[in-house]
Amino acid sequence: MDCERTGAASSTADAENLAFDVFARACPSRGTLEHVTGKWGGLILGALHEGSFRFNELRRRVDGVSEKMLSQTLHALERDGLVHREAQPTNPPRVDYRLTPLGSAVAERLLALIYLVEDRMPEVLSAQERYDTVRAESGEAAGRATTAGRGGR
Amino acid sequence: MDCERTGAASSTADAENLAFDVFARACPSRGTLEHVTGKWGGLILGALHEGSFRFNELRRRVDGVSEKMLSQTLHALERDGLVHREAQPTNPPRVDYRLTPLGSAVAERLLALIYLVEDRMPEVLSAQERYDTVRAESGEAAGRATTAGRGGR
DNA sequence: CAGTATCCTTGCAGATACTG
DNA sequence: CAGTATCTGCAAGGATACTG
Repeated sequence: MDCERTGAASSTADAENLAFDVFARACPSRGTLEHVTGKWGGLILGALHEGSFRFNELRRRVDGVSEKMLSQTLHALERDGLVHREAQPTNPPRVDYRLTPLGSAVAERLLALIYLVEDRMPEVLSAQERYDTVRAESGEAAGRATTAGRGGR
Repeated sequence: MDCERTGAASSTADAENLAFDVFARACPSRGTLEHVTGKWGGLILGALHEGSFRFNELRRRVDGVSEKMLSQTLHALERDGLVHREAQPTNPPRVDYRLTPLGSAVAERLLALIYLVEDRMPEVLSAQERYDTVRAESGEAAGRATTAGRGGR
């Protein structure tokens, strides 16, 4: 599939299919985006945005990440050219990870999104409360929040 | 203990301007962020950024989404206050979805990230090529790319 | 320290059927 | 049209053990 920037810049007119190529299923940018927005990608990019870290430092910083996932995500990010890995063949080994300029640019956009969401959390929280209240009184017999409870993955 | 920072923002010079609580495991903003960056959240936000749509219009626009996932994601986004749902009790029923101002702001940041990644895809692609080449010649005997092949989420 | 290999659980997400 | 309910597969990702 082509990944041209078809109607990316908000083409309100074209209706039928995808307007955003990233969203096309077989697009390479989709993969990179998932490394970035994935469960651990954002965390790691965020941690690395503050400096350079060694493997286990990173592990401690990113709460809850397993060795496997850290290693895996780091490799994906390195392959995408967002993270630079510098290994010193000493004993014991020392490996430092840091963002590339591209990784830094990506991290900044991602962080902008994150901060926006955080700043607006009060709004989100009250919206959730309203939603739950309405659901509770109208859907009494329907039992608990069905499939929509929380969409997280 | 809700949204404490995990340590991600605590040690470097500019630590205090970063509030990384999203990264803490039991944080509500983490959930909202996942609705947004999740597999379908971005798609739907992107589609809705162009206007108002009915359920099945959305289904056609967002390539590959099932009724279930569309419904589920829409509910999560509505609950978070990012999407507004307007149902008309007519027959047949007509329901329109559109972004709230907050949803619009979020969609814009998300799109900024997406466009950045797209713009820089050439860099990403060449980085991947380099990575794969190096891996291929040095890791010949060490076995295949193991877990790192593609991070995929 | 810096990973890799393997097993196994969890729950996301797809397909299908049904309702108002 | 606009959803909900349910059953199920499959892969992401956690735990654990092992290596250089």
